[in-house]
Amino acid sequence: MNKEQRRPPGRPKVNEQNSSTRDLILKTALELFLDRGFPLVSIDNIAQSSGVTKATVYYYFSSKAELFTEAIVRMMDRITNRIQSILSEDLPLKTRLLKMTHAHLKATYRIDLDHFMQGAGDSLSEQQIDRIRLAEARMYEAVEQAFIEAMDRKEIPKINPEFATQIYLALLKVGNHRGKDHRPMFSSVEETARHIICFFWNGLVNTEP
Amino acid sequence: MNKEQRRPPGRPKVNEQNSSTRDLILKTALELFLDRGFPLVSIDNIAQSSGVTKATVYYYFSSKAELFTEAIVRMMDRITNRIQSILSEDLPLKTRLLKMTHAHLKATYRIDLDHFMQGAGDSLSEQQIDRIRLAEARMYEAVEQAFIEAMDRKEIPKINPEFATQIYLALLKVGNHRGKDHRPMFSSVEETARHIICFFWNGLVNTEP
Amino acid sequence: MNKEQRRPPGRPKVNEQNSSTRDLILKTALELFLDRGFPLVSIDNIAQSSGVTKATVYYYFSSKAELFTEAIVRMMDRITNRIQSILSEDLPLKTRLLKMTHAHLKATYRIDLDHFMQGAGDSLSEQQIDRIRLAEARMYEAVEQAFIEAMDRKEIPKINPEFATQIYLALLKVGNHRGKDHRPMFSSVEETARHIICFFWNGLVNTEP
Amino acid sequence: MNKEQRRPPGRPKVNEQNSSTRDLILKTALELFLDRGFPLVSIDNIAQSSGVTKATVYYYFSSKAELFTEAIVRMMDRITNRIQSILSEDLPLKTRLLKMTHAHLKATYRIDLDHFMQGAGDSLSEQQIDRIRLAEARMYEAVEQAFIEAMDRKEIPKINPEFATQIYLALLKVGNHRGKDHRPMFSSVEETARHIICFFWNGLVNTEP
DNA sequence: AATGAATGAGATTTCATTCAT
DNA sequence: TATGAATGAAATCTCATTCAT
Repeated sequence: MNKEQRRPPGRPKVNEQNSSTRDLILKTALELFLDRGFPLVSIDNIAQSSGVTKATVYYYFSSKAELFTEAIVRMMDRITNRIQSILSEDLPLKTRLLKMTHAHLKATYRIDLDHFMQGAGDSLSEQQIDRIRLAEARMYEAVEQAFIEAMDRKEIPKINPEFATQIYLALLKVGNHRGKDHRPMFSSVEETARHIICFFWNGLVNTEP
Repeated sequence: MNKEQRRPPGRPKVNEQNSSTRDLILKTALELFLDRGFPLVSIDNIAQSSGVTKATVYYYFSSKAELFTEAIVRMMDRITNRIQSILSEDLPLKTRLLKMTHAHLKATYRIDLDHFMQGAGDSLSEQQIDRIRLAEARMYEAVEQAFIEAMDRKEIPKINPEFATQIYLALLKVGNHRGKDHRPMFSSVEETARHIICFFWNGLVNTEP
Repeated sequence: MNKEQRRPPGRPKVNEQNSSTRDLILKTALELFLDRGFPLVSIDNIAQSSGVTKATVYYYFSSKAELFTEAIVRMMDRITNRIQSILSEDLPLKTRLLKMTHAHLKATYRIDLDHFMQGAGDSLSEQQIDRIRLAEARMYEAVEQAFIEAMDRKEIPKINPEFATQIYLALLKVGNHRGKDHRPMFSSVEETARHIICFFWNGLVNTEP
Repeated sequence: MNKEQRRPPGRPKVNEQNSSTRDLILKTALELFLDRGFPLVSIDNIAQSSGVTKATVYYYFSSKAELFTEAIVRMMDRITNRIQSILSEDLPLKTRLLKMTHAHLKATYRIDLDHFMQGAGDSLSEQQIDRIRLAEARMYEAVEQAFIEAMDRKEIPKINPEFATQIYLALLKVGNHRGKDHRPMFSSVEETARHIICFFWNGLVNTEP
């Protein structure tokens, strides 16, 4: 009767600290995976960059594939959130796309999906691939939905929304292109975004294949 | 290990016989590299798929990086030739682009340049990277040149030709996109090409960023 | 990871509660060790099967070797008790052996001593090995003693009692043999026991090498 | 026309040398596996004991499981041959068994089949297990056949031959038993063999369960 | 021209063990 | 009493590369 307030047994989850190590590993891993691709990142690389040992990585993640999956899905979910947040503002579609393009060009991450899936495929389980594909689909849908609504509101003409989405994403990547001398094509991120959206919008509104 | 090489009928030309093994290896290697990317293709894979031994591969190519470089540069040169051949015909630019798009969508190879450079970078020497970058640049220039000439001929308005080229190549890739159910977005290669060029052309001719 | 421990009804006796976890671990460990042998059982396996964490196992046992030793010695002691109980009954030796054989064939545990010592040896300290060897010897002696007494009583002719014991134990193991189709050699445990004892008894009583 | 005698291309298989390395590894591996059991022998152990590198072991055997299988099956086949050779002599069964027992007790290898299968099971493929089981069955059959023929010739009474075989093999193992002081039970191999066969023969000929 | 043998370095993964709480 | 976090050492396996023939 006197044990009113029992402390849970065991070492308390040092909540911040705890999630810190796991998150640190995830963060480091994501950077490396994005930079070099799945096969060229070793667990040792991740561990060293995170300042822990290999075994610690395996304490948190059961395999390299699992760590990869978790890192990628997390990133995609974050991107999806950002996309949804921008696209749900009460502004003309063109303005929202411009904002989004602008935001994307400044971010470090790239949406080169198959880019790093290349090389990982063989190592991932069906289930892991599914998890990634699902996160990928959510990203796409966030954009696709914006086009569908804009069509409903007659803001743009009817067009295959999947096509529009893929085109838009492809153009986004162009923004990061560097020429032979490694210099960007336009002088500022703003200008690049404007050119891309201008090009995209023209293609979108004048449709008669 | 299984040497299923069928010898062509007739007396073999000695020097072609000679180059035959080398070419066979190059061809096999290219396929594998395109399919899986540099790090996931082992010399053993290439040797086995070619029906020779690892040591034979090393007889012809001094390293994996060298073999990779040679294979990629060769492919790019072939593509460059094809591009130039199509683009140098005496037809309106839009028609030539349509033909080229059509041809590209039917070909097996993809121009996902960075795609497989990803993962190879660390292993290639500066010189090898340069050779590839040069071949890549030649490919781009073939397209870029067409835009420049079209601008000179006032067929299209003035625009950053590098930008136009990258946009065009990005749109090309969209043609190969498959949705969740792994089906293409349009019912035929022809229709896909038409949509892409239509979109591209609209963006191209109405330019006021 | 899944803590499916159901608490028994009623107020738990504190000191039994105490020994409960320890015993649970010992019991689980024994099963696993018998099943897979020392090297193929990990502390994690034991912990998980017991519904506790690795650290808890280490709270009760200072090392894997110690846990192994304790589990094995316990089992042997239990077997020794059972043997002594059967062999000390007031019946002809042959009858007692038959009963014991019968009991052994129905029990799950096996007396394949070296069987699991194999693989453990390197990891055990001298002292731990001694403890096990001692328990093993006690088991043997229980049987050996029965032979010695039977010889004293002229129930069987003079014979090296150690030899007789080992022969008997070897024959016991034959009872568990399964043929190619995984079926036993005789239709019932009773029949198997009878065959074994018959064979053994014949060898025992007609001795003139 | 002048190439009457063409030497095969490539480095010739240095026939003895070649098979020497492979055989050396097999031989070393067998010793270690018999001594410590599958899980406690590392490829490094085998490589070092063979005076080659780990990679060389993998050059000849695709996996630890494969090496194990090959080594065990080889040994069993050798034993089978020896058994058949002894048992097919034109002598009374008892004499032949005595010879065989004698030979077995002097040999280093033991027929503790399940002994090392224990611990290997999880790592072997179905196919590999089958190969071993088959070799094991061949060994048993060689003995079983001798009993069947002896029964046909009325040399011994009718008895379940599988039972007889397993009993015999079990008794063989007893011959290797060492007591607490690590000394054998009898003073010489000959005497041990005589005791075992005497015991076995008595059990065999007086059968009425 | 082509090969079989051999290797060193490094990849992923497992596991007994420690320690602060 | 029981635990979550972390680790060092070792195990299995891969692969680009060399070399004598």
